[in-house]
Amino acid sequence: MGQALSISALARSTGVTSKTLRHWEHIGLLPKAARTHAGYRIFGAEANHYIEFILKAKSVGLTLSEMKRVIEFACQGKNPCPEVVQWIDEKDRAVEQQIHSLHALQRRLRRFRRICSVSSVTTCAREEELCCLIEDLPNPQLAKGDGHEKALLACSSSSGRTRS
Amino acid sequence: MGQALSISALARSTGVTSKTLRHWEHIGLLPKAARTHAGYRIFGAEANHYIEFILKAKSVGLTLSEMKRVIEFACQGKNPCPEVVQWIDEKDRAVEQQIHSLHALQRRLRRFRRICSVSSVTTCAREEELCCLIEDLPNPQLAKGDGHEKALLACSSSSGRTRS
DNA sequence: TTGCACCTTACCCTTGGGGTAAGCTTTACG
DNA sequence: CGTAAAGCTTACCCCAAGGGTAAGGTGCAA
Repeated sequence: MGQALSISALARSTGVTSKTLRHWEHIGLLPKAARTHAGYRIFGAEANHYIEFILKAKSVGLTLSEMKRVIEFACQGKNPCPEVVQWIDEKDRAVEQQIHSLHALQRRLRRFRRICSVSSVTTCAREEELCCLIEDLPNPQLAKGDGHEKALLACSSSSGRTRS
Repeated sequence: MGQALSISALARSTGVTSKTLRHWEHIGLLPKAARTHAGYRIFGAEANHYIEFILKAKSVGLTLSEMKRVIEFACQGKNPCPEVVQWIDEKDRAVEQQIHSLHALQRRLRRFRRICSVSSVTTCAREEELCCLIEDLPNPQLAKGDGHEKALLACSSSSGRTRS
């Protein structure tokens, strides 16, 4: 079967870039590949096992250092499963949380969009929305200096416009 | 009112760290603060407007460089809203997509957890799951060398165990 | 005067690689 | 055989949004 692959051959066969393979090797996630006399990497069949593992681990959200830990555990003959299960549970909770905040973000986005999209430059300076930041249209030369003048009016909260 | 705040006073009053304020100034998101003769930053009341804007923008997922762009637009007297609305729409789609992949991730996590949590070190090497990676429990001295030997058996897909 | 809290800049660190440069090797073609 | 293209190597800087720490200056109170 596919023994003795070059890095780009392995990359092609796994869908991972050569750069990424080097990176994984570099951080110790892949074992150091053998080299030709010229220094080219040679990968054996076992590299595929690692890569399949890494891709699978990635698909459940493990970080590279977590994967490394799993591998080290395995190399020491310890069972990585309990720790992994714990991570998985944590990740599950984190994902739950993330989904919640993404929904909240979505609500904010849509509310904001509703308000912002019907606004012109001036009416945009309505109440309490992000878009509401243009107060004085600054003189163009301000853009040449620091660029920052009182162009922003954070018409946040419900303070209304300062100059109506 | 609160004029002439020191950096930590502003930090306290806004809930943003001093470090972050310096960072924002550094990247041009905040205007350059005035300085005392000793070089200490002095923030005026307008800094609050910027910070409120930034926090609001952050809450709808704008990146710092997008915020900077909005500010530059505003400083040039242009209406940032159309571009912002476009970003918002893109972000909305991205968030939708993220929620989908998080749900998918959650399904994978839970499926994996179900399988992994009932596995011992050996039975863990069942079929087609991430956890299934221990083949030979390697000799302890392997951990001292490269650390990588054939400890991993990516019993992925449905290849079954090589040594049953 | 001394101590402590506060301020400054500058540098390295995080994740997971991407991009590019400079230089060597191997292979293919005329 | 010579040369050019393609492939390989290491090494460096880059992304976001700051966190952590060092080394040193400043301001105020006991």
